[in-house]
Amino acid sequence: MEDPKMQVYKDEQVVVIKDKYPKARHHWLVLPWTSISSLKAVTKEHLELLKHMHAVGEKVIADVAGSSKLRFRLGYHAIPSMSLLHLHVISQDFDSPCLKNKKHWNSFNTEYFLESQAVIEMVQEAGRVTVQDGMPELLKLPLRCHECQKLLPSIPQLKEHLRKHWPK
DNA sequence: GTTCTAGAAC
DNA sequence: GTTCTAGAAC
Repeated sequence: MEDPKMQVYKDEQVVVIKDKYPKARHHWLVLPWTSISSLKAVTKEHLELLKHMHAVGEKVIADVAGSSKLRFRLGYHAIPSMSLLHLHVISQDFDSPCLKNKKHWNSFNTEYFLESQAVIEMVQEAGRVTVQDGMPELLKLPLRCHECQKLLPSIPQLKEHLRKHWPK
C-alpha cells in the first residue's frame, strides 16, 4: 500500500493497488488512508469517503480498461480476509489462475459480495452496515455461472464454461 | 489469504 | 487411474 510501485492511483483520501492474487484480468483494491477496521465500523461520517472510493474505482476502470468490453463490479466482501476496509474492483471475466476454489468463486458471485452502491445506500438510510446471517454458508453453494446461471460441477469445468462469455 | 496433499469423486 | 476438493498447516 505504501510502496509507490504498487500504487495504481493515489490521492489524499485513498490509494488503489492491484490485488496480490487477482481473481480476474483486472482486480484492484481501493483503500482509504484513514484506516477503518471493517464494514462494522462504518458510520455516516464515512459516507463521503465511501462515495469517493466508488468514484475512484470507476475512474481506474475508465483509465485502465475503458476500451475493453469487460464488465466490472465494485463491492465489499461480507466477511473480509484482510482486516482493513477495502473495496474490490473486479472485471467479470474471472479469467485468472489465482481463482482456484469454490470459496474464491462464491465470495464474488453470491450475496457474500456486497455491492458498493448498496453499501452506500445502507449507510445513507440506516447510518451503518448490517450483514445478514449465513454468510459463511454462501461460500459452500454449488458453482453457478454469473452470466447464464448454469450450474457447473467443478472449478475446471466452470473455468472452461466461462470462456464462452468472454467479450470478443 | 495461500500451499499442500489425502482421499473422495469420477 | 486420474481429477478434484477440502481441511490442515502456515
